[in-house]
Amino acid sequence: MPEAVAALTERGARTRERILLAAREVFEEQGFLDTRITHITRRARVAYGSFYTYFPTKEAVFFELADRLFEDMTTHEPATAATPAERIRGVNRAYYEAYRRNARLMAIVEQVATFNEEFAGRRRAHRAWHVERSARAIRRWQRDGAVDATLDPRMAARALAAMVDHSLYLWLVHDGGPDAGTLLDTLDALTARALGLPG
Amino acid sequence: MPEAVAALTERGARTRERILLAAREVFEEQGFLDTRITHITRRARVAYGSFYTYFPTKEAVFFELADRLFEDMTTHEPATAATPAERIRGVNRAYYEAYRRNARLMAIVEQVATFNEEFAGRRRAHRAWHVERSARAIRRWQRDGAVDATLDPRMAARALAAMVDHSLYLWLVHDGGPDAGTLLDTLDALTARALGLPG
Amino acid sequence: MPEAVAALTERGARTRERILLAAREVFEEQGFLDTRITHITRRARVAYGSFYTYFPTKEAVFFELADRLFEDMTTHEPATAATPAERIRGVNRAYYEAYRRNARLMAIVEQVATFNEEFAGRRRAHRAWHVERSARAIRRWQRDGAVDATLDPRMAARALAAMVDHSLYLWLVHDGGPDAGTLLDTLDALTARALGLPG
Amino acid sequence: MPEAVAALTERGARTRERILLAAREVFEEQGFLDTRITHITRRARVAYGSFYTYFPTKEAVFFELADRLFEDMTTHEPATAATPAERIRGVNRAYYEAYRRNARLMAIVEQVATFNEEFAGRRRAHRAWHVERSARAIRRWQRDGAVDATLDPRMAARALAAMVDHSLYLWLVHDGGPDAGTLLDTLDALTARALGLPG
DNA sequence: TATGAATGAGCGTTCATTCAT
DNA sequence: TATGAATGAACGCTCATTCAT
Repeated sequence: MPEAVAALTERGARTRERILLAAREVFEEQGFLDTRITHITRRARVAYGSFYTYFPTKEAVFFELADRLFEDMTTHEPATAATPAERIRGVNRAYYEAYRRNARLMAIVEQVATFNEEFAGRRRAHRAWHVERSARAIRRWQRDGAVDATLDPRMAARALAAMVDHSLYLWLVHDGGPDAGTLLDTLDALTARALGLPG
Repeated sequence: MPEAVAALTERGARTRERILLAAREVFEEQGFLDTRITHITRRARVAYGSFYTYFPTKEAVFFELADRLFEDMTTHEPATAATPAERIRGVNRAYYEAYRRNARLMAIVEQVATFNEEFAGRRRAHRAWHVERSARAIRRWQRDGAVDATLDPRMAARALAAMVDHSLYLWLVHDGGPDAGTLLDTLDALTARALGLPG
Repeated sequence: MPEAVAALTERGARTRERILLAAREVFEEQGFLDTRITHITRRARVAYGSFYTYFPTKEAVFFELADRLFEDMTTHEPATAATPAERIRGVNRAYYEAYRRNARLMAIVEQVATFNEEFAGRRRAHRAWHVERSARAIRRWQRDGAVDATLDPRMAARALAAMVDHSLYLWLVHDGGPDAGTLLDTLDALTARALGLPG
Repeated sequence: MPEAVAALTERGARTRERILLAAREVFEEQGFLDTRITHITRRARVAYGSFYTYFPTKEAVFFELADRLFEDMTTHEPATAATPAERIRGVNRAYYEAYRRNARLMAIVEQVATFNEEFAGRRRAHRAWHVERSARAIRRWQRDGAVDATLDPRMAARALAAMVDHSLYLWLVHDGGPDAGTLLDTLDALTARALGLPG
């Protein structure tokens, strides 16, 4: 979120991009806390001072990377589906793919969110957007009679999103194995049954 | 100049406890990263150096607090229940109570787990213990015919534990409201239905 | 934040040199142990952190100063001499001059060698080089019949080097007087006679 | 050099001795600088505070150990000898034996003398006493016509003492081998010849 | 724009010494 | 005497940020 993006020359834009790329790599390898500005500039093959030509702080680069990440996590929508169960399956698979692509950076996102209040806010907003979308789907399905009307749609969306999100986090960032197939099948099944959808 | 002594005098044990208590308070208020040893010693009303009489590092106090915390999160078992659904409800409520008691410190636990590999390992082990216990229950219910036999018990336990755990984390640490009643009811309902238990 | 860089700009090289110079002065005045990094940076009129731009530790500056010192103690060779006795006299005077120039730092060299094993090793190597050179001369003189062949040349070189070295150390660092003439004459005479050379 | 030795009870004297013994061991193993009061008290199996019951500072124990050491290095006199050469040989052997017994502590003596001005003074006085005794012997031998009268007796004594002392230091503390025979023979021979004594 | 040297506040840790019991 | 807990000044090192060129 640079204040003066417009003013960048072609060359400047390239340097900026090199720094962003390098920062992502280093953050993923070392974590935010252990990353030094030197690590980033060395990786980007630019001078130490050049970092501050484009970003005011270490947080700033990270925020921009996270913005791009959230964008990427949101835009890859699955094709439309015939039934709610298929819809759920499609969304879960798409989310899994996006998470897998970005797992290393997602780990850093969790890290930074635990000590940077501002960033925690952004993360919350991003999550709320997801939850809200799910809640709308559940409400729709309740109106259609496909889902039990006694469920609180917002709360159910929260809980199911937490299940999927945290399961993927633990699997892809911490102690998952090579095969996520069973995990994904289980998530699909649990979600569908929890909502009372026909398998 | 004893280093993390085993044998303590009565007086020494008291001072050590004061430091632990103070550390917990400060960690909860400032987070692990922003906590300075001075903050802890000032709060405990002991000299700066006294911290190091009892703990070799800031990590060490935290680890001990976390051990006590895990202990507390594990030992408060609910009364026995008649049906699986009642059992789930009981476990969830007990876990919620324990989480609520310790929410502030749990937030720090998440923080430290994101950058301290050793601690992440301990946390993983603690989580695995919980999951394993749930998996055993699910297997039992499957043998009894109460739960669909096609579900992978270990994976289902993982996912449902992730749901409950992360929901409580988000609610109690981040953006929950004063009333957790609906959340708990939703968690109970979703868990029971996901497993195919009669409401 | 470069760590002990090889490539330096002109300006960087100047600053580095200022720090080295200041370090030598402070070491000579206070000794290695009582020297604080602040003392050095204050003397050099640079910021505290600038010390660490060029040297990783206090030991590192000292090692570099010692390397230069050993270089200086080694390279000032006396003019060639006609007789062994004249040769001895020439070497002794040259060594005395070099020692006098560097007496304050030599004192610190002794200090550091008593507690830093790595440095003691370097010092030993430097001494061995000197002893070996003397041993070669003694062997040559033995072949020429000028020196008694029953003497162990290596051991004699060791002992005589110890005599000269330690005498100068005690004289120039500890309790010598203003006039070293008698000392030098005595060292020349004792060395020559000990080897059985004609006065 | 305790101020209140007289007031020690039998039990107190024993504790004090235990501390002195332990201190010597630890100093020898770790050096003065790396020795901590705890190391000493642990080794002596006394309470931390007991150290300060008997010695005001770390330096104080060391000074007392050094006093005893100097005493031991001085009092073991060789049997009377017939000729100056035999006398020299006898003194050198006795000094070698004493040095060998105390080599580890002598190393620490050198260490402390490099940074403690007060102790350097004591060491100087001890050395002066030795040198003076040698100078007297040389003067006597000069009067007897056994040694060349042109030699400055004080200066020669200084130089020859430096030779023996430093040779033994380097041999026993730094890089000597198991067999000191050749070294001692060389020292005897060099000393005798340097003074012009008949072998 | 690009460079890399300069800055200095900040913090963890050590350990000799004191003191209450 | 003996004990061991309590004290806190001291110092090395880090590293984000600034600045001169």
